Amino acid sequence: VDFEIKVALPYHFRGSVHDHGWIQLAPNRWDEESATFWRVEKLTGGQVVLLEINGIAQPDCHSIKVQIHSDNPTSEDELAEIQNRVRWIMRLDEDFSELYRLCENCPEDLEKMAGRGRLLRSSTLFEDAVKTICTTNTTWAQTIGMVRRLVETLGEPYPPEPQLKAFPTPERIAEAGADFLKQTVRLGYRAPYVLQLASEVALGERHLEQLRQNKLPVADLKKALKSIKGLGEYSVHTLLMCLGYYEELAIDSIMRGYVSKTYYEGQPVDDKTIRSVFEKWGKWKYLAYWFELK
DNA sequence: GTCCAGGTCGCGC
DNA sequence: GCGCGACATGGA
Repeated sequence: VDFEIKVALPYHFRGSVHDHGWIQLAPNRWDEESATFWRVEKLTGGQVVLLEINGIAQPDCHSIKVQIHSDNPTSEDELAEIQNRVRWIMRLDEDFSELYRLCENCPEDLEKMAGRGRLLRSSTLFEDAVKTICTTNTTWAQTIGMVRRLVETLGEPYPPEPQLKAFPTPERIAEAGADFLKQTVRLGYRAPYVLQLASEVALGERHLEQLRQNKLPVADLKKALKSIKGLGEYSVHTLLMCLGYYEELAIDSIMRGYVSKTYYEGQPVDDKTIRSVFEKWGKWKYLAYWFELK
């Protein structure tokens, strides 16, 4: 069962997949030759499917073609769940027209932003939270390794090609235990953080996915995320971005270096100074930074 | 060996 | 609120 989703123009498929580095983290995969985004998903009913996602440019709109690979037939419910997940992952229900309008007075900004802003995210906030923890105080190469080992060792296999796996469930990570996360997955000192989050979610003590329902004020979202051990200001702001809020900057060493070099002749900059640079972008600050960098 | 990378915690002020 | 050292891992 395949399906297509139409997206209004302007839309930039390749940008939406690549503009956030998440495409490089398992179980996401990109095939350059066919320009295909592959991803394994474990559905709530337990079924593991492989998704093959392509962007198709059309004269009056853009469409996203999703092919579902599975070892048994996909039910109506499963199809609906897959559609919802793809819409979430690709941010097809977010409206960026106000940001594009803000770019209109600067041709250079407009050209960079055209059809973009839909940064890739994961199907669950749990996955994005774990991945964010894996980006802290380390190199990007190590982040890729940590997430790959997490998926390889604990992810649910896609039966026809068992080497392909979905992102592990909180239950599976919680069962694995701290020693496994440290010694085999090599999460380092992050292991207890990931374990605690996974355990809390698995035990129903923390309702992470409810935060995706778009119901709470941002201040409450922030508070809820900050209460997770291992998530500091950078991580919370990264996850707010994942939830579609771009007002807060996720300030990390990359952003510090960029602002210092670009605006302050290489002099060290504090957080207040960094925020002042993007102040004029209002609720779009983080995306303004992200695409200015590109 | 030392330093540090897409930070955060826990402490002491 | 701010400053500080510790923290696992692996590459330079």
